[in-house]
Amino acid sequence: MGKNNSKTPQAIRGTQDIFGAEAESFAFVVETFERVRKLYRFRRAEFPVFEKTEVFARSIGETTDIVSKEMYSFEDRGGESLTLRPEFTAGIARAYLTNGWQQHAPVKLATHGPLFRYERPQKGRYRQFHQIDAEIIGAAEPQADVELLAMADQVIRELGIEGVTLHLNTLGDGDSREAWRAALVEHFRSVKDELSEESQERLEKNPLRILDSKDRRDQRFVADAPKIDAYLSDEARAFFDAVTGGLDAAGVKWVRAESLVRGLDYYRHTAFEFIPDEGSAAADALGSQSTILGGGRYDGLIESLGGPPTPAVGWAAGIERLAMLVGEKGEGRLNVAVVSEAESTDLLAAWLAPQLRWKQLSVELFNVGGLRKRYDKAVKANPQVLLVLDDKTSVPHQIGVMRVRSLTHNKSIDPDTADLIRDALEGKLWLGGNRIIQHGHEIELEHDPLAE
RNA sequence: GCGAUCGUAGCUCAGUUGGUUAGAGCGCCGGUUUGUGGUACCGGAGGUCGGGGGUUCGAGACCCCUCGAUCGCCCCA
Repeated sequence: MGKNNSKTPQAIRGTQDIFGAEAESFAFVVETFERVRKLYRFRRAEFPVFEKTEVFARSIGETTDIVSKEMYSFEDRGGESLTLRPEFTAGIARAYLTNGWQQHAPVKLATHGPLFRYERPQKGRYRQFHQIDAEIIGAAEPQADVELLAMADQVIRELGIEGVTLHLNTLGDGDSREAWRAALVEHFRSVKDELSEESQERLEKNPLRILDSKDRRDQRFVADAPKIDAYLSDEARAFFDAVTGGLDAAGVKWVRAESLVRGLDYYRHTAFEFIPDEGSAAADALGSQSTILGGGRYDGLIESLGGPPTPAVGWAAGIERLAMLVGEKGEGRLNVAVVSEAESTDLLAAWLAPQLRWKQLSVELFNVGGLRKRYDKAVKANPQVLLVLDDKTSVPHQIGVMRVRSLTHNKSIDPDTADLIRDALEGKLWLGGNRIIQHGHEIELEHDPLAE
């Protein structure tokens, strides 16, 4: 709110502070990606979040929106123009060249982290956002595309996301793409005056984009626009057939999307997006954003950075968008709540908690405030087991009593948890007597572990 | 860059056609039921109603400007 305006700086527009349930969903996406990429033997890599501006300007394309108006660029103290990465691929290509990773080619890389684009924020779109990313560099074969897409498909399915479909297209090789582009320009130029204002501009800058315009005025002319298929070379056709055949064999469902083009200049051959199905719950959750994962083949990119001709293919997916589709991920139930009733049992509690945590039980300590508040908070934390420490003992060498409470409805304690608690304490805190970890039991604490 | 909607307590919100000292729930702090089941009861702290200007006898409500948020266009993940 505004109260602290004069004192507290505000967060940068389009950045997010992620906490609680949302943070759990975010982590679930990353963890799932990490697990799956290992199954496909993609190697983990880390890259700088900023690069020389030319890394992006030269590879992504000067006329793209990203380069022309969305980059966070600045001069460092040496006067060099640097840019916060707006995407992963260009920086990875640079790293491939400057580190001599040709020696590893073909190399399968996986990474994730923040990206930055100066855009107007809205649902599913931020100025600092996060992606998971997978690339195969140095592989010209369609089998690489297939494996990469199979991995994308598995990530999405293991996330439990439904109602999302792989939309697949080919842009052909460089010559095919140029011939098709020229034909499109000619087609749309003939009806230029009837196109939307935006598409009239696109005609000069980015004619392929007219194909997926949402404007009805444009859509009339999209239907009979030239198709890429008519311009594909035999090689490009064969390549695409090999990709689709491989996807079928791998059990990856896909649909042909003839008008799917990707925004960046460097794409060749395979281009794809995973898009929620019309009317699905996923589509609702994403608002007006549609693509959750996108990518393609970029055989020309590495050359544009001064490297040798190097085939490559990759994809990236928005973690925030995926997280919106995975549903609530709880923080996991608390295993044990420890309530220390007396000042004299606080140290006992401080000793007990880590013993249990070393047994991989989650433990939360309740040792401040009034007794009633301690119990209120402990119960509200919804632990499986409530352990109460108090010093009400009349036996001289006893240091206290631990009472066991189950907070499950049937007052039973999960036997594995009970075993872990007993193992943690065995021989350390008490000997003889009642050692049963069950609801309602009181256990006499006879030895002071702190004194040993 | 353009458009629409919205800013009241830490959070979610209420606040009649403008009318005394601005409200609730949750959360927080303290107390009681003589200490134990997602409680109950009592009390307390916390707001210059985003900010600035204007209209009015009187503005949280109306007007202008500004800042911010949300959603959409463009574009993208």
